[in-house]
Amino acid sequence: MRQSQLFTKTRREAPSDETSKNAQLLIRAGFINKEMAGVYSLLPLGFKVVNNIKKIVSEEMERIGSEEIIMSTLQNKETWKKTDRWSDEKVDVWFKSELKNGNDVGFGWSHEEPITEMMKSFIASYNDLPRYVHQFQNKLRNEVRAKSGIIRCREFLMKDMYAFCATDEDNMDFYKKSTNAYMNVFKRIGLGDITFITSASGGFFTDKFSHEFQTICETGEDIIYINKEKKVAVNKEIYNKETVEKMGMVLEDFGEKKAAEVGNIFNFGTGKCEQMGLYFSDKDGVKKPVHLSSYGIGITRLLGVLVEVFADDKGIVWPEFVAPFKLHLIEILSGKPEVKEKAEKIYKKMGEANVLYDDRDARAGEKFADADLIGIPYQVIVSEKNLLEGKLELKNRKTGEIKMIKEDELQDLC
RNA sequence: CGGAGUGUAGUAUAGUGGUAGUAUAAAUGCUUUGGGAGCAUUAGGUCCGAGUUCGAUUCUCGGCACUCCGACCA
Repeated sequence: MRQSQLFTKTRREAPSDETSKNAQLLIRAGFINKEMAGVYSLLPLGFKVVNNIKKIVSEEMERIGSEEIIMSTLQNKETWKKTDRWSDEKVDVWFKSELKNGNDVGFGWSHEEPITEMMKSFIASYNDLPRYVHQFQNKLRNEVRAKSGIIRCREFLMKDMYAFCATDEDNMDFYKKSTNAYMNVFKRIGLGDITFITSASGGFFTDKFSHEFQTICETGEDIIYINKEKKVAVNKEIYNKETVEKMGMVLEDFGEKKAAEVGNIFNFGTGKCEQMGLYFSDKDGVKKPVHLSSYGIGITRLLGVLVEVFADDKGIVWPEFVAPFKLHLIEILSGKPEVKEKAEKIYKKMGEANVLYDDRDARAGEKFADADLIGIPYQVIVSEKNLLEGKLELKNRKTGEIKMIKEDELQDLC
């Protein structure tokens, strides 16, 4: 893409009403726009990163057999009454409205109940199980206090997946597969080394157990205790001698860290389906409740966590597989047509979708500063000076390392 | 939901009970072209409402918005 065609602009200064690093940089670089407290729009660059994250997540979910759907945002009160989760006393993040005829509707803050209700139309027999479905859907939650930029919002994009199984064994088997799939996701987006599967209380969803995926991050809202050797962690809320010993470890194995919850998985057992009336007939014609487990990844939250974790004093640093573009092609204006010709040639050759081509009528300093702020992994600098040597300059955004390369060597990057 | 704070130009900030200043962004022209260029010219602002006052951007009250701390957090 030509940078001159990008409608967003970078900003020199951070907005005064944002204190978090993620929101300051994402706004300055033109990835997101703040609509109101806890509500952000995705701009072209931010949308590209989100799509890259979604692509990775999709691949991992499909690999374990999940089918993608998208459920409605408007939700039926009656569905939630079945599990006694319609009232504001039970669920304090509801946004609600009413129809013209006076009936209540809810705005989806979660989809366990609606999807279980929906699956009653499709699951009747053990032949219909297991079923795995996932979606990328905006959740609306009336948080009492939005904070930390896009880490904690009132509207945010979440990937949620649901597994419907005939037996506890199948359910647990999928739970394990999903855990691996989740770790693959975090590895692929660049957070593998600092993301830990974390034991946590079941919380509101279930009194059985749950696991969180926690990424070490100063802006995170959770305190976790990490066992680096075993690559596991325990949330502070259940961290004690007894819990740790049940896991076959001792308190001395763990160290305290701040972390952001980027994923969450939990098992409802048969409880949810019993409440909702989702039963199937087994081989002997006996009616049994379906086992349900649920799996979430905060997609837009990840955007913020990636910025928090990797940014430096010059701006954002995107990991390779989520970056909005592979290359940032920077043309240094000189008045010599050869420079522009060379830049145009590289732009076309490398693939316009892979390259953000800074063709703006701007000075070198401004282009360099913007490129560092936007954080694309590699910057390729085309200038009169470099052309005289028959070379291009390749800068690694993360390390700051600069290499003089030949044009052919660029191919390895895309 | 409890506590605290802040609202001045597109953005970031200064200041004042009596004509509101700077930087940056924007527009025009000229010069410039490797780390957010220079000169000149132009345009642009006190969150909303009420009160006190001869006069309020400034003081008081209310509203709205935003931020922070805590509680909550699926």
